[in-house]
Amino acid sequence: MDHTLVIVESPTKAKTIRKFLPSNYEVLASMGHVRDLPKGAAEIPAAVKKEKWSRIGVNTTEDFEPLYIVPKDKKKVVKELKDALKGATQLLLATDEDREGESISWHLLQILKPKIPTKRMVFHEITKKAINKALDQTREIDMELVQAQETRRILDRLFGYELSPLLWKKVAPRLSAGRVQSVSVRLLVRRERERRSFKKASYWGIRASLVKDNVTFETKLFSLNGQRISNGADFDEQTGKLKQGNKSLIIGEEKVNDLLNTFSSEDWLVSKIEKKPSTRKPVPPFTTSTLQQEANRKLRLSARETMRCAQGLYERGFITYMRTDSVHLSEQATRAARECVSSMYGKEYLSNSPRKFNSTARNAQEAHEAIRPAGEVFKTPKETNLTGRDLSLYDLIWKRTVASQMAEARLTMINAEISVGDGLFKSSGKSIDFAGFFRAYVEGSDDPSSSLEQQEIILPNLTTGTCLEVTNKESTFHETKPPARYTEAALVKVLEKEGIGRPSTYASIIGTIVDRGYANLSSNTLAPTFTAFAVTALLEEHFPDLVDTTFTAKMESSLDEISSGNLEWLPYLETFYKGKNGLEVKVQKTEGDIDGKAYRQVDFEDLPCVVRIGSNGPWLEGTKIDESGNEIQAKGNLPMDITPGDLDIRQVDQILSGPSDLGTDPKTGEKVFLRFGPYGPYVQLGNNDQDKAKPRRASLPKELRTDDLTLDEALVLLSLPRLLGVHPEGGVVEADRGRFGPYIKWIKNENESENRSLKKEDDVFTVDIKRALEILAMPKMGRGGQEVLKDFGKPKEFKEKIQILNGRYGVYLKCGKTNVSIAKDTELEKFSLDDAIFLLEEKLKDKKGSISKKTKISNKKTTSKKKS
DNA sequence: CAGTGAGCGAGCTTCCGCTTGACTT
Repeated sequence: MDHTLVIVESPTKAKTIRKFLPSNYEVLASMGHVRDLPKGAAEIPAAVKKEKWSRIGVNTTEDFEPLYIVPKDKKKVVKELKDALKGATQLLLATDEDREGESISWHLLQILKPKIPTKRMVFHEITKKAINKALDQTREIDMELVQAQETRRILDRLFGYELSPLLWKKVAPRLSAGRVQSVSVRLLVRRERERRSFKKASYWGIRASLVKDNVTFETKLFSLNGQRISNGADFDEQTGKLKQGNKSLIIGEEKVNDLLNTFSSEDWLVSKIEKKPSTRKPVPPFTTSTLQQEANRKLRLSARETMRCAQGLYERGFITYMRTDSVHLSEQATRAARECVSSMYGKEYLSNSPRKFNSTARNAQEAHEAIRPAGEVFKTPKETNLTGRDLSLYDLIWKRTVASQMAEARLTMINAEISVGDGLFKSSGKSIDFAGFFRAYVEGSDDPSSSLEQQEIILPNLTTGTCLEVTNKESTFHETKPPARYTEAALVKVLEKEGIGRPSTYASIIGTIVDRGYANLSSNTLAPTFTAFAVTALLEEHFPDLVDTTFTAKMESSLDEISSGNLEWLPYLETFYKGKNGLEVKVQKTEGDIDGKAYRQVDFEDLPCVVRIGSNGPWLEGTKIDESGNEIQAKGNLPMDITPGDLDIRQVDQILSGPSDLGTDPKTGEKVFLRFGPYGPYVQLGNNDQDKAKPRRASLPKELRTDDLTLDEALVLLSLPRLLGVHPEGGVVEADRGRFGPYIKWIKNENESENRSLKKEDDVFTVDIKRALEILAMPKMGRGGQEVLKDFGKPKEFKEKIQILNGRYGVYLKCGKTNVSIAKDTELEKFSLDDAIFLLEEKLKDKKGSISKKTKISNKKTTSKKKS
């Protein structure tokens, strides 16, 4: 009997299309991609681990051959698909018809290796008609589209896995770089630089309230003797002065008061009235990006919260797919939306003909519809029985979809000019003649019905020459504001406009840059960190093309050419990676060139200090004048909530002006100071005094920061060394912290003492004499002092004995200078001499291999040998 | 600009995009 297996991406899609297929069709989900490049060391197969390129997962010496593996969390899915295939007579691959979807189908083909007839099937609407049509029009996999995806994947891998290690070396470990994240971070950094260099400008204006026919309206001074009065837009943000060539007039406080006086004795005459009809069109239905932006603005949801909520609505059948870049509505959806309009608002609120929208974003792939209420008849928000956040989000989606099929709003814009002596005032009014789609939805506004009134600015009926009564007039003071930091919504908007990132990734991009310590999210605002400044400076200087906002757009157009057969993928990647200006060469050059310290440093032209990126957060380093009037170096941690744009001279002075006084020790009555020495920050009890003994000092452990250090913390540090008790063999035992961390000291007598480092599980402040004696009883760590788990002795063919030792990094095998780590779960009892010899020989081979590779590099231009 | 007790196998971190649950808190 015939049995067809259909594979789609998501379980929800599987469930939906199941309804439209014959009963002998089985639909399963792949859960997205089923194969990928190995993510890290744990996923690299042992067979290729020794290859130099294995870390990257792409064989850069053999035509960029990718190394694909099935990730752990996909093994189960793959097995289920394989099992289902066994009973099938036909396979249909029905993933999305975009680059990634085509690739998923191809990977499925590679893994499943079906021996039965296999076809590719695509549809854009889940209706009986569309699916039947798709069943009739199956095709083969589009290999050029798959090539384009693979090229994208490889390029992203090379970009990320070549640049990240460079940052580990030059800036800090565990940092990352990538095509999408690095540009995103750069956007934040550029905005923050603008905020730093922003110069405030201030100016004055005049506002008056006028009355006619009992209607009060506002007016503002526009010009004086024909010269326009300056407003915020006239000023240059970098200088705080008028932009070059700007002819507007800045008026100061004195002048404003003069004018107010003069105007008091003048007539306020209407000199010009202008009425202009105007219309507003509704915005298109939601894409992922616009949904995230509006939910952020109106519902205060983060991108991630929005997506989690939308996913829930999708799974329960309330809305269509939530990861899309399309603004398209299907015919039925358009009909359903129009039905809602007629029944809820009346036919006159319908647009004349069904409205169609085109995507404006770069790089749109449009495998789906816009995000809209699901079904052929839209449930009104009330009918859904949803509550809370779910209801709000559905309501938003419903309104936006319905509004998109509504009539234009018709407005009348009124401009009035009022002459007062030498001055000219302007007022503008706006009346809504027909609300149209405003009834349902206004972008950026919470409540469209109340905002209808807010949007109107009523002016009385004015005619030229009318004299107006002034009820109030006052001067107004204004200051220009620095450009605002990005909100999540604002960042997503730019990314989408530039074609950077995809609907499925917008939310996680923000997650990545926050996780890596490039930005902090506070009060809905993304503030870049000092690390972001340091990394961006490095990338801008050495890889300007890669962090250019147009890089992705250029890549996309190349990928389009690859998928249409007009460009070959291999030369494209070769140029990107191996070309004269290619990534590989530039990374190597940069590695050699840069003084790493220079990139762990952020300079500020306007501040007498540098910020250094330390292992424990950013540090401020500068100079100050000490008690004797000499200029000396000074340092300090930056408070956690300081962002580069906000750092000012006042804070710098405060951080650098030490010694900070932490308070008084209640026991001795002496003051406790925080100071900075050549080895870092430390605390000191009491003043330096020639006559007295040296004051007690203790350096700050890494975990403590100087900016929020408390007196109690300092006193605890100063309480060391702690006397633990007497040793049974004589002398006393103390616990202390030193150069190499916490340790115990057995002072046997005046000249003799023995020390041991404390173990990780011990705490220097709580360890007792019993434990100390235990540690002292252990053999001293050191040459040959490692714990021997097994000793194989010295076999004939070896010069040294072979041992299994237990060391800092776990269990390992040792023979002379050769060491090999042994896997954690190895049963040592069963571990034989042969096993040991095998591992040691493997390791030795490796060493030789790496030596010969090194020689190869130094003999420039030898052709690289094919691997055997 | 403070003052001090060693000795010594590494190996890993990271990208972007497609998808859900399975985990823990």
